[in-house]
Amino acid sequence: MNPTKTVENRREQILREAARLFAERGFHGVGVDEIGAAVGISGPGLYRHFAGKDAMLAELLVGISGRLLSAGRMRVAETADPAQALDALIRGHIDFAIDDRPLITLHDRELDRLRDSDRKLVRQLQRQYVEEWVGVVRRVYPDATELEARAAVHAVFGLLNSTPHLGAGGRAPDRTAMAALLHRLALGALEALDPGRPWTAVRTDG
Amino acid sequence: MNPTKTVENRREQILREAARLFAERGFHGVGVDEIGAAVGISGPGLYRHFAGKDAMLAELLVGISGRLLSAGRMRVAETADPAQALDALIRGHIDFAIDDRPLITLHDRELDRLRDSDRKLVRQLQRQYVEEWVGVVRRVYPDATELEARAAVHAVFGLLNSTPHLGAGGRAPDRTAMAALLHRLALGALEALDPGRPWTAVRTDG
DNA sequence: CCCGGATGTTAGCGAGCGTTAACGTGATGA
DNA sequence: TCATCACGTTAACGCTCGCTAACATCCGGG
Repeated sequence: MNPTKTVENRREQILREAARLFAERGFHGVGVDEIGAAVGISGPGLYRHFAGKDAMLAELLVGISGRLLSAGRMRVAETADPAQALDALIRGHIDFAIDDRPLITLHDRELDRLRDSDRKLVRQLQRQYVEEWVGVVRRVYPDATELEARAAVHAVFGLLNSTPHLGAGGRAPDRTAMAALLHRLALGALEALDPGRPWTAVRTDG
Repeated sequence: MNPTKTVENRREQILREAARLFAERGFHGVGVDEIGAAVGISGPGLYRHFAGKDAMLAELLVGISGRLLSAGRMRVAETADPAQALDALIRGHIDFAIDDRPLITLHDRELDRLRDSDRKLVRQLQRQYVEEWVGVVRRVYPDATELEARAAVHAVFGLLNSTPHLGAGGRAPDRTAMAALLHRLALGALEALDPGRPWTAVRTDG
């Protein structure tokens, strides 16, 4: 009935395969012929759906950045106190990290391949997302400085985004176990921002 | 006196600039002319020092992997108990992450661009390094399973390797403060592997 | 019946890239 | 003095890649 329906499906299919390939071999390492082959059409056929290879990457990065931000904001708005908000942010980010692995990889790896305008947009979305986290973190740990909170947030992103590094073979825990573990690790890391917290490991001077 | 001296310096200079450029724009995103220009000679002049562009990347990745592993082993061997060993591993990794930022970036980003033999070698070095960590972590936290420990180690790598994401402007703490913060964050994350540890954040059901 | 749009195809262009070839040059040492 | 070697240059080759042009096929609606 809706003629655009099949088009949209095709576009989404192309984007999914392109994301996977870009994450595996890098933006410059993948040719349009490969992307086409991955969806059963051949190279130039892609240009019926996208203006070019750059446009695919741009749509992917703008999409993931926007979804991360809006999902984060929504989850925070539904919580009652900062600790719950932090919990919700972590949970939401883990969902993205596990379910959209290729996009998470691209998100902090291929940003520089974008046109100036797209890059500015993505960076703005990313910055707002970081600010969302920093605000919550500083409310939970008021003794942390702005710089510390920001660095800690980036560090936790690195922690949560580490899933792609465990080749999904039997060497990784299943989804729920992995999500729970990452959640505990992230909370544990951020607790280091609490100065009143007792030392549990040796301090070999420093 | 030593005629190879200037050659070695040239090689090292080339490798340093190549690492920086590869980290900034990706292996495929950098041309040999750019690498040459960065050291004051022009494109093909590089072939007096390296067999090709691939050889530069291979030498960079094998080098960093080997140095990470040998430094880690040495530091562990110098400690008396597992907790100190873990402390030493974290400290050593932080030194690499902060001082060799471009190499750390390349290390987990451009591995697939290597020839099979080089890639196998780098992967083997990486695996041995991970095993070093996993062994120490499991001695400090005996209740963690093998899978948990391995995932946690990769997560901590992601955490420690997050430094490149804070564009070295005034938005990041200075070196010593950053090193201390990363150290605390990593220890805090790993403490989550201790099941007897009290909950400190809300648990909004699961 | 056939027009037109959506969606493909193949052929080929033009640019950029890694690499090689051929050549220059200055320091070194017999 | 001059052969040699280290180190660099420019020109050019061949290949790949993104993209366009031109043409084919299917299909719904007047």
